[in-house]
Amino acid sequence: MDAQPGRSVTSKVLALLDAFSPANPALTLTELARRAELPLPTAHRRAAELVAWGALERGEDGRYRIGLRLWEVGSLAPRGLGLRELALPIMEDLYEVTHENVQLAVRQDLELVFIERIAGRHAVPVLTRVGGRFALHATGVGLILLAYAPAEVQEQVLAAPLERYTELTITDPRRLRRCLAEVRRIGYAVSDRQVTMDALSVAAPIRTPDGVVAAISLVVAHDRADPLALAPLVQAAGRVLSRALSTSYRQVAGGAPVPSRHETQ
Amino acid sequence: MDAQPGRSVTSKVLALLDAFSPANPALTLTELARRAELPLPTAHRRAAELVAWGALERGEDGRYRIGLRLWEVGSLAPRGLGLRELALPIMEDLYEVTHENVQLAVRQDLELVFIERIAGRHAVPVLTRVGGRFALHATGVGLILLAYAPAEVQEQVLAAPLERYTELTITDPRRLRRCLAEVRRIGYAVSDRQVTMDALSVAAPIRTPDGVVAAISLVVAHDRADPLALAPLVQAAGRVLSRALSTSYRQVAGGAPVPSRHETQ
DNA sequence: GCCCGCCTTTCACTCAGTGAAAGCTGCGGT
DNA sequence: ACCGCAGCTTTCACTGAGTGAAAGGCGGGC
Repeated sequence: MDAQPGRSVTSKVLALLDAFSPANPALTLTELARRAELPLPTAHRRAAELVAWGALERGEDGRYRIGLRLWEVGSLAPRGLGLRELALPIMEDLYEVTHENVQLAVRQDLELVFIERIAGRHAVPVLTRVGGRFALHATGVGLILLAYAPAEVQEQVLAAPLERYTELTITDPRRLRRCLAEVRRIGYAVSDRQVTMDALSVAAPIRTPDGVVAAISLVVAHDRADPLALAPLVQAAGRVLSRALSTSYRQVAGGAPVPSRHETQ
Repeated sequence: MDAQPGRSVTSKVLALLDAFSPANPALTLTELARRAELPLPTAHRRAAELVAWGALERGEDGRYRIGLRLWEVGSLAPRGLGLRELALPIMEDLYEVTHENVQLAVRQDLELVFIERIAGRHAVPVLTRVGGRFALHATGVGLILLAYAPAEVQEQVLAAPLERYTELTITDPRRLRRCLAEVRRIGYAVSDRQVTMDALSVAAPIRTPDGVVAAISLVVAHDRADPLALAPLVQAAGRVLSRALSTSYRQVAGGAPVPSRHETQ
């Protein structure tokens, strides 16, 4: 055992799961082993156990995929499907009123994760995927989640290079800091063409006694957008959801997971 | 090591995940250890690793919950969110036409798992949960999935006692066998008050070249139901989805040459 | 046929994992 | 304040589950 002495079996199992991504949802054993940085026989044995349990499935082509059993267990995540179940009716109301894209996201470490999305058929196309990640500094939901995140999270984001998506993306830490202060002051966030040049989003926080745990937003075509008119709608939806969460949903009251180190991802 | 000699570390990690259920989405360490049948220190150590990775989260109350990271990975399951993404527009169409509950399910072992549900506000209440399981022999989707399941699956279900939910639930194996033959003959399934005494469901299969991989259904109040009128609608939705699935399935599952970007993400 | 890439199995070694036991920590009762 | 208890965390010496190099299939292209 000289490859990675000190590496636990559990970490290897988790590395196998980590090997899958939206871009690569199906992997051969060799790909799996390479991505998990494991010797092939090791990957083979651990993967076989995962298949036996249902965490992975193996197709007739020999490729491994994430198994339904893992999806089932994952659906028990309070911040995942649990949050979605509560939010969906409210999101649908918002959609009925506006017929625009509605998005729901939470923060995970230094990024955001989309929990649900209602994509209006006639609304501007959005490239987000449920279960997908995105940077915190560009989208409306991201600005909300960042503005109300613990100070150390903000510092870590501000310290790292801010990726540019369009010419309007805020990449200057000082400007971003002022922007976040403004978000906190007015209680909603506007991201105007900071992700794509055709879209604008307006987002509001969702609060529990523990603080801001999620964000909801509308994404609209920038040329027919009126942020000042949309903001009250989104904020109202955020408040309704905040109340629903606080009363019936203590379970989200997990400690805010603060990344001590960004080692796992 | 005398407790369970021969038990792999991986199986212990998976047992920890298995300990969670819709009824128990938050567990203390002691509960977790008991449910996973692990000594407390062992559960403690494995759980700590799972928390570090994000598979579990630990609240301020000390309880463990399924973590968002696991939900993210689970969302990559082709038969989970992948299927849902394809099915949702079609399910919405079916809802628009009928304003009744629409359900989508797949078979997992000897039970079914609900992948998605559109619950009409004015429709009859359904007690199903996305990510939840149910027996195969009672619901409309269950009868479809069972009717087209491999023979050995059918035999196992027929051999076990069939749980009774209402006085109309089919619990006689011979009657169930005839019912399944009828389902295969007509190409759709009707479950009339076999789960609750107020509801009836009509279901149709979703096929790929590999066979029936999912089922879609409408659940309506039994007293305003007309199965013969609903069946063509549900079957049409099933066929549309079958076609959508067959084309995209080849890209994900098959070895078909797709514009290949062998890039590591 | 022969090679090549990919998957599976074997085998002897060893360190990651183990659990009993001891040590915390916080809380409710008196 | 003190005790007792329940739940959590850490320690420590032992050991078998896990290991990877190597060898053995297997199939498909040339």
